[in-house]
Amino acid sequence: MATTDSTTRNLRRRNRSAVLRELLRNGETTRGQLAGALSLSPATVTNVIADLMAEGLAHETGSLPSDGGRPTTTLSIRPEGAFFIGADVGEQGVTVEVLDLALMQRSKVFRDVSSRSVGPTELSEALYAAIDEAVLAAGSPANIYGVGLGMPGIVESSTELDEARTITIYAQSLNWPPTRLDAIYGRADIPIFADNGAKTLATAEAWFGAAKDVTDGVVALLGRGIGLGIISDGRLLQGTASSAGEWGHTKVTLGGPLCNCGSRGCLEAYVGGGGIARRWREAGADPSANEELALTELLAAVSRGDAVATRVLDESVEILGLGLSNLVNLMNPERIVLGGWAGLQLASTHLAEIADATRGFSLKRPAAQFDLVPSKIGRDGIALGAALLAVEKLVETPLVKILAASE
Amino acid sequence: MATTDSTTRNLRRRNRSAVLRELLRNGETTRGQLAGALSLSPATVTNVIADLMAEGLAHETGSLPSDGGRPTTTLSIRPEGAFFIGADVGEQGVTVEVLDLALMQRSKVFRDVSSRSVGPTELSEALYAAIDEAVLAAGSPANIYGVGLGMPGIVESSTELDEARTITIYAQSLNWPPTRLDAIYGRADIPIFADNGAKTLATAEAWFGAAKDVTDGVVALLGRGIGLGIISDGRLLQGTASSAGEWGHTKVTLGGPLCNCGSRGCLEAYVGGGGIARRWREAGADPSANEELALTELLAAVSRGDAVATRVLDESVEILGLGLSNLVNLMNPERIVLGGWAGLQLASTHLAEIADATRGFSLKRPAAQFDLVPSKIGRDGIALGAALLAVEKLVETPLVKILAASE
DNA sequence: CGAGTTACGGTAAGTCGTAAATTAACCCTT
DNA sequence: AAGGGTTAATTTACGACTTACCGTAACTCG
Repeated sequence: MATTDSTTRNLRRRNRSAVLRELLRNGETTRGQLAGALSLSPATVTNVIADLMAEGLAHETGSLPSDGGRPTTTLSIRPEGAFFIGADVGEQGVTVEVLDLALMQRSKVFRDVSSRSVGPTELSEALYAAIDEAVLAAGSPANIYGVGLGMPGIVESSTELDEARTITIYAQSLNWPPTRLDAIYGRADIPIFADNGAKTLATAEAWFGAAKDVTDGVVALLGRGIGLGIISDGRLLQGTASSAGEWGHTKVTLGGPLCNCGSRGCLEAYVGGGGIARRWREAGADPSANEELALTELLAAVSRGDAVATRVLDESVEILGLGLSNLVNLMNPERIVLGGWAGLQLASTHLAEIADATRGFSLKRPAAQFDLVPSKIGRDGIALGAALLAVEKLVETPLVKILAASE
Repeated sequence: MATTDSTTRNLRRRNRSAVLRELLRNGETTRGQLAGALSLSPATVTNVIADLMAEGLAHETGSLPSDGGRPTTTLSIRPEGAFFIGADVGEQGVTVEVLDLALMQRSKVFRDVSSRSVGPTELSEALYAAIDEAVLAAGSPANIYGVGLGMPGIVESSTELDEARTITIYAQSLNWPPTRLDAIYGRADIPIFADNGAKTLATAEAWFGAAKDVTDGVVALLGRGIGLGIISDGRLLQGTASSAGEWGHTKVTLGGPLCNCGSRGCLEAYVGGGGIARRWREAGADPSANEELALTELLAAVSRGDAVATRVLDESVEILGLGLSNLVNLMNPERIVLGGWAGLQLASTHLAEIADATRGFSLKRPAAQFDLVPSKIGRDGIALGAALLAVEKLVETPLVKILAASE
């Protein structure tokens, strides 16, 4: 089946990856801590750290006070050791961020793509412009190690026999034809990565956010549409063509309203931000055309005691709970993270109700084993997670071959 | 987070595991093939094979004809190198199999547990008796390396802080209270393992059956109830308390008939073997009390053109397709395997219809990427997969510490 | 029967990780 | 202010593994 990877060569690379990943996730630490956390010997950590310092990715930042004894020197990522670009291709436009290796935001640019039916060409132009602007604002660093895109829809990654990795985007919600990633953005000097936005959000939450240290969890992205990233055994599920996690068009009922995917009874048609607004409108209300605002208005009406709004919300909570319960039974997660603008709004006012509904539909054992929390990273999560695609590449592959300088 | 495992010590163990696993899965091979398949050097393979031969797990069985040159010696598992017991705790009774290391069945015993509401104590007695009988029939081998149980319901495996692994069974369908595994079967000399039966079936299908070489797939077990094993990235999903895969009580519709889990709209209530029979009965028919026979009768009636039966079946196909489509969207499998007595019956007559229904409810891309096939292993799969739990343990941990005989 | 061919096993070299010993850096006491 | 105590980090020594290379075994073909 798979290859073994158990060669002495790969040992060093794997240890480098483990140490670097730990450094990125935990900020400042010490050699001793690393050795303990990764159950490596101090000597190995010293060696790997030396490599990383030679690569310019880490440095010693200071020392901890000691009461007798050599003080522990603290280690950190060298922020300017590498830069990454993350882009969130969203409903209203493109958000581009430049991050340094410490994963701090160096610049951020939003570019409106006004028309709802923006095509690949327009997006491509906006993306090039936004990236140029963001890079400039970040001080035009030379060592940009990759660009990551968080896209709506299915992002298929197929590795052909000739090893050329092709990424194709099937953005149904944008009415795009299948589009190759390199048609949107491609530069010879910088590798480009892409994944579905919900999955990049899940990656970000798993690195720093509400899903940190969670080995089995799901991150739901409720915006106009619905997305999902599933973390199982510490890894993001990909599936055979990396389209795993398409939760929005799973069915919560036989029949039901027509969804724009062409099917009926899709979860997204009920409890996506768009679906909630539509259902409130059909119940006789007249909310803002802006769906995010509409949800705010709905929640305000509910808190005023408005009966119609309450019914629409209760129904939403019930259906969302049903959808989540299916995930609870199937995945047995320890945590469910609710993100996206709709998810955050709902979580801020009705988190407990959603959790109760979910538990009500779930089997008892798994129902008792998860908790439901709001996203911790917020709206920059999609772009941040997209940038992490490039970071993970750097973590896995040492770019600089270290030479023994002495002798 | 996790430890790294990247020590030189573990290298040998990992290579041993890889080679042994490959041997088990592929039957007879040669050193060269192993080296190629696992991308290990010939020397490494030679060393590992020498270890395995010293452990009594492998041996040279012959040689291939060569057209000039030293003939390739063929290697095989030594069947009597180890024995394993697998048990299928099913609806009507307990099936116990004894397997040798070549994973050939050496004996098989079925023990009726007539009453439907059999408790842990009765089951335990039946299990002890059946195992004793099966071991005797297999020639009472001394080197039995483990007993695996495929159980209905949730099998929770929790590793406590003191490393004592506790397995608890929540068999709702048997109306059991939470039961600790060691209360059912426990012998000091033989380790005991357990998992949900659908998951052990999935393991068996992944090793030899319809899911061999499938890295992302789902194996559905349709019997009286419904179970599922999800294979993702080559691994069986477990979840935080190893109850992942509980598909039977995911909801296919809001409301719907009451399920014996206490909830409404569960998939199992519609298209479990029991659910289908019940729905046919409610439509006015009078099938056998034996649900397996009832399904056969239903399918016969459909082939005769019986309108009521056809409606019940069409509905079943539709709902099963809907349930499967949710898995297709979520997991993006390359293959769906249909097993269990109900699954096999349905597959034998209506496989294409089920596939069509599933594709109809799924998103277009993932719909085009899976195929639907019947289980290849058949009814012994649950017990076989259960035995594999013990086999995997042997694969992972070399029991014999090899000593350098010379010097 | 000998030459050619192929597979396997052994040997030497290089690499990596661990453990132990050593050095480095600092505090505290006298 | 000097020396002992203490802890962190590095160096050294060693063992284990993989790899590359070479020799040998075993068989076929001419």
